[in-house]
Amino acid sequence: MFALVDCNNFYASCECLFEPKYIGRPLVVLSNNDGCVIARSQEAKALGIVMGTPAHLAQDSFRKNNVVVCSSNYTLYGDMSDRVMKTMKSFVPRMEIYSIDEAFLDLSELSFEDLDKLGLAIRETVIKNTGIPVSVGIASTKTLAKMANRYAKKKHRSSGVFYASDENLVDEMLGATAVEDIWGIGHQYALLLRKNGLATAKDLTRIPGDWVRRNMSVTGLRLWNELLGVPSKEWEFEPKDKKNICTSRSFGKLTNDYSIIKEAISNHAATCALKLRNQQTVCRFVKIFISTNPHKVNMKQCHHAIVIQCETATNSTPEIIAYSIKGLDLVFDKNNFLYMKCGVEVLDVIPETELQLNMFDLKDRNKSKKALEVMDMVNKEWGRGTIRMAVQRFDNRYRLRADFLSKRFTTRLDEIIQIHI
DNA sequence: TCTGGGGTCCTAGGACCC
DNA sequence: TCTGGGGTCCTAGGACCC
Repeated sequence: MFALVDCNNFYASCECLFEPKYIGRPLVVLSNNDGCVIARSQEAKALGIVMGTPAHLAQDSFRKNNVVVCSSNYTLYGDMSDRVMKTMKSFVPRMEIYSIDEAFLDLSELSFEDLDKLGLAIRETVIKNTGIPVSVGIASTKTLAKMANRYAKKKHRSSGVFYASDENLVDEMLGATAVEDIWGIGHQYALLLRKNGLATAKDLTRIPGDWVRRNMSVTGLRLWNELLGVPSKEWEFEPKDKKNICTSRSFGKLTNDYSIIKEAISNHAATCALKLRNQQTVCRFVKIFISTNPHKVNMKQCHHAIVIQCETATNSTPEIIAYSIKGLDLVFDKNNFLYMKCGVEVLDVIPETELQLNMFDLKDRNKSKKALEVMDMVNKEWGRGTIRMAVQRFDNRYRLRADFLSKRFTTRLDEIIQIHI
């Protein structure tokens, strides 16, 4: 048995926790750069505000409806997520964290008779410990548990728990779930299924598996099996090492200023290098890309990318920065484009231990490794960027907009919540 | 002024080898 | 008339997720 526990309107719930005056009001959280809506409170959903709405197009409607607008505060959400996960983990021997706001719990070895009650207990404890409301779906496969969770939110709002305990309940749920609401069915597959007269998850379970295999590849077939109650998605209790790591951001505004772009690229490269070191891996290739704003249809467009092979696989900040700048210099074109976004991606990531040394490599890698270890230690203790490469600068001139940022209530002493008595 | 950022997996098809 | 065939590796692109 699988339980999928999912925080309700997670980012919006986090914002309300520390500003009780927001409770009951429509609230939206915006993406990086205050670009578009990525989370909504229940009240905002009720107003019909859609995911992905560009903030600048919705400003009038926000004002008219007295909507609270927040920039995204990942420090706060990340810390709240840790707290929620810790509480959930206390109920089961094993748990798979699936995303910042949801986790699969392994119920297979529990002697708990009444899983409905377990679901309620999880919900109550999480809200008591963290203040975050969650919903619980319980079923025989991951895909069905996801669906049960969604069904709990829709049809069992007051309890917030749905346990698809027998065939009839599974059937009822499958019949009530539209194909586009199945986990793993996106826009394209939904269109295909609709075109073939399939409207609900139940319809999908009734067609032959080889049709599914032919039209939706092996991932589709796995999904089909899961709907039929045959577990086909494996547990991943330990997060796998990333195979590629990408860091990218939009600039605050369009630019063709080489020094600003170089600074941004250097910072993205440094972030990638740090992520590599955190999972004890190295990369063999570094890719940089730089692109214009595709929404500006009247401006000249480009999406330039270049992959550079490392002499020796590496996770060193200065080396990855150097490769990235080399790449940038090859594609940057000051005269023809105004750029909106750039990024660095490290490819072909392998464990540090598998590193093959290049016989022509003359660098003293042990020495630079020690220096990086010290740098990481200091940065962990004193905050990111305390020690950095000169090219990363200190003033962050490509800084993103975040005009409505809440405090980091739970991780910074100087931003802790204050109560006036 | 203003439209996110990060990932994964799978497949088709080209390049290349003998 | 007839223009090999089988295999691997790599990449681009499409699908999906939160």
